[in-house]
Amino acid sequence: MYRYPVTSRILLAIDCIVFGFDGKDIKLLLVKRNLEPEKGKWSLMGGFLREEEDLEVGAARIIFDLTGLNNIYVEQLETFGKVNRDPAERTVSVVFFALIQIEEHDSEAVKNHNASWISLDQRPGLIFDHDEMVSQAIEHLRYKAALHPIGFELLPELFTIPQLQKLYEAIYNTPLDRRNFSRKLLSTGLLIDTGSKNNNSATKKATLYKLDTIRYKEKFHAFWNFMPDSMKPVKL
Amino acid sequence: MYRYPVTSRILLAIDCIVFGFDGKDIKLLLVKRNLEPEKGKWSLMGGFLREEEDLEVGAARIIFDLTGLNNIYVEQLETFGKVNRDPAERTVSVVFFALIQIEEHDSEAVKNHNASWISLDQRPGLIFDHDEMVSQAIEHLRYKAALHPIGFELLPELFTIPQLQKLYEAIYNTPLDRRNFSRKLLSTGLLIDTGSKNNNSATKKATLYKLDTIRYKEKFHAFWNFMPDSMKPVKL
DNA sequence: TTTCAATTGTGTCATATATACACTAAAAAT
DNA sequence: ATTTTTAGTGTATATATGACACAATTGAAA
Repeated sequence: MYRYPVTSRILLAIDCIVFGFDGKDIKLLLVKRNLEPEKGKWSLMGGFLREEEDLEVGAARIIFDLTGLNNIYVEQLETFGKVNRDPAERTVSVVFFALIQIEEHDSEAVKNHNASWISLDQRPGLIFDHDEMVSQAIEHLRYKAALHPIGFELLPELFTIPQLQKLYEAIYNTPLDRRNFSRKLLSTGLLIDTGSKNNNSATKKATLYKLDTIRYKEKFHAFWNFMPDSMKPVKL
Repeated sequence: MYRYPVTSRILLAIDCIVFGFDGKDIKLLLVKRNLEPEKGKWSLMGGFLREEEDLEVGAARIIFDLTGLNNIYVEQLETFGKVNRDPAERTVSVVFFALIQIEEHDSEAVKNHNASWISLDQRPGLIFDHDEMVSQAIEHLRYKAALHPIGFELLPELFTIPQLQKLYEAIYNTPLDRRNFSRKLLSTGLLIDTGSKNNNSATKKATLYKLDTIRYKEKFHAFWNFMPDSMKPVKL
């Protein structure tokens, strides 16, 4: 069989950005690195791509290993390949972006990897170009959540509209008008009223909704607009 | 210096999708492959990443080599890495997406690479997973052009509103209302009236505009909405 | 058991934006 | 001069958005 006349050594890694939402803040899953170089420092969860696995399979492997979760929302973000991004060797890293329902994760697995959930505004400096990866992932989350219904991926199966609003307020770090938010959400037809009520509340109990998964898939590509205009970089 | 204990061989390639617009159709720059395997078949322009170059530098090198153009609109699209995508060897390819002003390109360079400008609807089947790459690039062009002012990258420096409209009609393969289109465009404040008129027309001459590059950069992230509602997968 | 504080749910009005559609103007060919 | 083609602008209607007010539910405190 033909082989390409390539002699350079460029390694191929995968790094994963895993977002969760605890009802108040967006959190990021970070690990204390357990190999050289930069051992002991904070970084994203990553690993080298195996010769027999597809990129998405590699990402799923890394995320499953860390969280015990399968079948979650994952997309490829971007590939980082600056020549000196890894001081040890030329390594190109394909970065994946994952959204999980935080209470579903396997906290034992997280602990075993020296990993922690850290609020975005409290995150430590990370190794290599991982800070840049995270910044870009946050920007992507904001961008995408304004256009597509991906917020649900961060919430439990049953959720209330006030919960959903807190999520969007956390993503955009800005207060939203309750009434307009609720109207917009309900008008999408993506929410199914389960009839039951939230018991966590100390005051009036909110209605629990679930996602209409069939419509969700149908409408995924439609443009939403949950980012308030004031957050848009420039008004037209 | 530390080296990673990686023994697998995974090659890293770059493939470039170059779009142009001839005033009527969106065109794609394709080459007849001159190396094994699949020699002689149509493919995207690509090459292996060099050990001493950044990803974007590699992409710029490949595009410059093919078109003689520098400083054009390039963005990373996605990385393709299915295990058997290249029958010769495990190769992961980072795909770049470029928009050029078609009349600026170096047609000698294109000819020397056995390359041609081909309309989207007449493109031949491509090698490996290049068809999938192109489909995704078209989708990306449609998506992005609906939200950001990237259309200008495909037009000459001076252009008319009817030209711009034909471009958007080509991108979305759908007719647009002249009057509403014009109003929307002018209301962005991105167009500067140069005062002169287009001489190519056999009837009334259209006003030539140029892009307000300062505002363009400022407003790039703002959301546009030139994709007609009817093209949106589902109305909300 | 009444009152209070906190939170949820819904309605309304003014304004902005989008869409559909009709007319006038310019230029070259006849 | 008339015709044909394309460019440029205006307007009425529907729809969406944003600002804002009030009523209802709940547990806890008086």
